[in-house]
Amino acid sequence: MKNNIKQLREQFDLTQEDLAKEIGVSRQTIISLEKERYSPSIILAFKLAKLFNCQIENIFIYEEN
Amino acid sequence: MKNNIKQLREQFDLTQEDLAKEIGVSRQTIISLEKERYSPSIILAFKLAKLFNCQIENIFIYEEN
DNA sequence: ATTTAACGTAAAGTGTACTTTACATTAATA
DNA sequence: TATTAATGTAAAGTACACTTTACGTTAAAT
Repeated sequence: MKNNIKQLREQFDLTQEDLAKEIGVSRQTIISLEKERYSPSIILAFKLAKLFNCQIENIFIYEEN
Repeated sequence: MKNNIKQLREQFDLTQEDLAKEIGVSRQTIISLEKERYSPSIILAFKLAKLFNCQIENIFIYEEN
C-alpha cells in the first residue's frame, strides 16, 4: 500500500505534528504512514481524504498481493 | 461507518461464503461487516471496491465523530 | 556554539480487525 | 418431515493499527 501523504501534507503546509492533531492521531502514526510501515484503518483514510479534500484512492495506491 | 456490502453482494449474486473466498477473508468477517459491527482495514476496503468495480466511497459511508 | 523545530527510531503496551471453531436458525426442496 | 444451503451468534485466540514514552539527528536561527 503506497501513499502520497508526505507530498499532500507539504502541499498543505503542515508539519507531521500539525497533521496528527488535525486528524486526531499520534505523530508516530503519521511517521509510520509516511514511511509506509503499515496501512491505515479505513476511518483514518477517510479523515485524511476529507482533510486533503480528495478521494481515498488519490491518497492510497493499492497494490494487489 | 455504514456500508452497502449486503446489497452489492446480492447484486453480484454471491453468498457470504462466496464473497469471503473471493476476497480472502473469513465468512465471519463478511457477516460482521454487513452487520456493521466494525469498520474494515483499508486493504479489505480496496479488495471489495475492486471486486464490485467501484470506489471505496461508494461502498462505505463515513460519518464523522 | 547553542537552541529550537521538525523529523526520525525503538520498544512496550492497548485496542480492535480478523480468524477459528462450534453450534443455532431459517427457508427452500426432496 | 428430513435435509441442505445460507445466514446468524458467541467466544477465545491472533495479528496488527495505533499510542506512549524516551531519546537521537538534522538544519535553521539566534
